[in-house]
Amino acid sequence: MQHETRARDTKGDIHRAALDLFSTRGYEKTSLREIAEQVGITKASLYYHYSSKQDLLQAIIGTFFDDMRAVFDQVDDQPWSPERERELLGAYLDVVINHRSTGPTILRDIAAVLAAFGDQLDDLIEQSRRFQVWLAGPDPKPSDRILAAAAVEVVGAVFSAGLDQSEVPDEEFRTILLDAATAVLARRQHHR
Amino acid sequence: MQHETRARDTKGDIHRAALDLFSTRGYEKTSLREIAEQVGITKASLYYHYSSKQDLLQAIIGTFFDDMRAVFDQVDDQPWSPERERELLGAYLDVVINHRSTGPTILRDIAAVLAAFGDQLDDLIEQSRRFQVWLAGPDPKPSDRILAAAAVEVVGAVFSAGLDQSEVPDEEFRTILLDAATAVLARRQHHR
DNA sequence: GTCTATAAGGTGATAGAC
DNA sequence: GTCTATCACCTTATAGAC
Repeated sequence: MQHETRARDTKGDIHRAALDLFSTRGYEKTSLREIAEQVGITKASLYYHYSSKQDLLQAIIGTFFDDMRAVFDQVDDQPWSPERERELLGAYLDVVINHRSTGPTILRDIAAVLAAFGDQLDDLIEQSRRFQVWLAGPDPKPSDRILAAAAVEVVGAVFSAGLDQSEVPDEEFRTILLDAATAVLARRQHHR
Repeated sequence: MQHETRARDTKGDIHRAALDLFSTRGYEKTSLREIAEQVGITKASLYYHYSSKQDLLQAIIGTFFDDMRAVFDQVDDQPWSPERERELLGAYLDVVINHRSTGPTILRDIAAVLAAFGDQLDDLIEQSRRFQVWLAGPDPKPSDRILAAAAVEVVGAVFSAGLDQSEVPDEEFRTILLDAATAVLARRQHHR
């Protein structure tokens, strides 16, 4: 618990400035000079906190991936149940919403993200697949698998809708998409 | 109309073999020798039909992108209506289903796809965004935009479900996902 | 018209003083 | 922790030879 209250959180400021610029201007087109300028420090000071531009990208997107992993890990802890299903789906949705600003960066600069996370990405995709299978419920038919996949996809609308926090608050986003994903999952019965 | 009926469609055979190998083994890990072997021709003959490995990738994925564009273009032709909505959504779904085998290749080898299509991809993303806005209906609220985005995302389950044609026939896929996407869009009224 | 040479300015990154 | 100064590199643009 160092720095319980600190006068200035430079590292955090850099993180936020970079996230802002990366998501609006793109990773490649954002220079470290611009980031430093926005924070009010020099480029060299920035390097004291982050060892490279890629390190900064890793700090931004890495936390997103970590949070996703944390949700996926819960799949193994408890067996499937209707309550757990909605709970985990909601937790997953929360993670995506919490990182909604990083979405555009990931989508726009896949190449850079691949360069920074190439190896870790395979694990994440595999875990995501396990989550999707779990969501299909016990003893799933192929149609259940499809609907589970569709429900997971629905969450991706956080990114693809192209609306920012000023237009739609997090709470509204959460309600709409959790209900939509639930409606998709509910269709499993129609095909039983 | 050359070659109305031909004894052997070598170029098509190469296309199919490459699609098969790319989607199972991955683009990078598939050698042109393997493709030629599967077709039953030499590597030199393969180069007669396709000038490079990237040219082959372009032939495979290019048709997918062309078909998507054809659907998106219809957005400008006619105004929105409930009937057109389901029609276009179905057409989009058909395109994705028709190219479901190429999905894994695109997802797995984004880097290669980016290298081959980098510039064209921006246009496609922009057109996809326009399609999504059109799907939100006339005078859309933000919540309508979200649900439209979610409906489009649902179609992506064709790829992410990880089921192949032998497990789920195209027709079943189409029915399940078109109904699911429609169910998502139907929720627009709930937030009016 | 096309090609090489060179200049100008911005980039990510490092060294060393304070 | 932050700064100034500086590095090597790359892109862009212009100049002038052919």
